[in-house]
Amino acid sequence: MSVQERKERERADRERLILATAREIAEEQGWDAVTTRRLAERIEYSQPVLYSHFRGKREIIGAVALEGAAEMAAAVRAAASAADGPRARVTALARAYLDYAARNPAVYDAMFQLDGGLAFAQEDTPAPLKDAFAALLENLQEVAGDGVHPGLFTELFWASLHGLATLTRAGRLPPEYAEQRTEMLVDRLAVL
Amino acid sequence: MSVQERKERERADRERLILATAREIAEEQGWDAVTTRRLAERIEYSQPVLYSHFRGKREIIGAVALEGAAEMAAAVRAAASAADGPRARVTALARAYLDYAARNPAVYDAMFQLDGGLAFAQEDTPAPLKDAFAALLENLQEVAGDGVHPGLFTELFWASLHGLATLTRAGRLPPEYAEQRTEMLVDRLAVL
DNA sequence: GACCCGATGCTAGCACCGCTAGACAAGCGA
DNA sequence: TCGCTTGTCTAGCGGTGCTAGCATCGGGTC
Repeated sequence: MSVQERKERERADRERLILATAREIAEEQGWDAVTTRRLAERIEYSQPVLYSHFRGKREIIGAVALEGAAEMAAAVRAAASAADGPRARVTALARAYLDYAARNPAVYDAMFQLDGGLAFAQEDTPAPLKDAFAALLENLQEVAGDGVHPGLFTELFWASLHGLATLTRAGRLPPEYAEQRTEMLVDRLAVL
Repeated sequence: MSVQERKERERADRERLILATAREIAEEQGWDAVTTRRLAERIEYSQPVLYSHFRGKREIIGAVALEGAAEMAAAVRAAASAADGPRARVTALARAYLDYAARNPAVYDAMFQLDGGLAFAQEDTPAPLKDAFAALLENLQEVAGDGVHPGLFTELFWASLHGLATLTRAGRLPPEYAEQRTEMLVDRLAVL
């Protein structure tokens, strides 16, 4: 039996290696550079090996996206729990979100810009995605305002953060005033 | 001289045909389906003809994006000028923006999701893009609030709209509450 | 009106992409 | 040690964006 266990362990290791390498190439040179040939060469296996782990490139992107969602949820929770008072919590949350997006652009792309074949806002949405939304909801519901549906408010706040993240990253917004925009967002959207 | 003029006219016509066809295929089947072969076949010319008009596929996307920016600017101005009072103007602007994005998803993708090789937030930003931002600024500066830089406020408002547009389109936000989110956005962000 | 020549669009092909069929070898259980 | 399963590789398919070089068409000149 231990032979089989060893094989499963090695297989899991290789799967992690594939994801880590895909992420590495994507952060270095963008997702366009993550070709199955290049990825296979970097992990020192042939192309078809990738397809014994994932259905195709899309599923690799999706797997990286799930990793990212988990990381982002953790980052948001850590930042919010280290802050005192509703205002500080919301500001910390917003900064943590934008900071994660800025520091991990390729992962953020996998989550929201590219097609990873993931379901959203549905029953079969993967747990990490639901949990990332939950991390926002936990810290935003206290500033949603009276009589406002917390989920709806969280969606709006999230959309604004997402807009700031993507437009900034694409060079559509001058980066030097990012902090002012974040503060204005918190000031206006949150009911403090 | 008239011969040369005729040729130039025919050439301009064909360029318009290329863009209209690219846009058509993109709206029908997405930008991935806009291959140079398919596009060439639809306009009944061979592939290399495309390259006598545009440097490559990226430049075609960029040209469609500029068309879209002009259309969106017009839509926003029309909606805002038909409304009475600051609040109605801002609401009309937001609805017009989101409506344009929803009705022309491929064009919106060309503008913001894909790489059209365009410069943004810089001196050499193409006029239509600057003008589209100006259309937002014109109607938003009156609700930016005292002592708030109108440009910065417009950037934030735009980012929020962009976030709503992209997340809704990607199925990340349930579409049934779109109107409530829009109203909440206007209520919270605009100083009325 | 005939001819030359340049502009213009075509055929064919490059290197690369995601993905897969089928050959082959390694390593297990008997 | 043998047979077989399991897993990996080589090779290749149809597609992509893009381009070199040829052929042809048509305007300008004599």
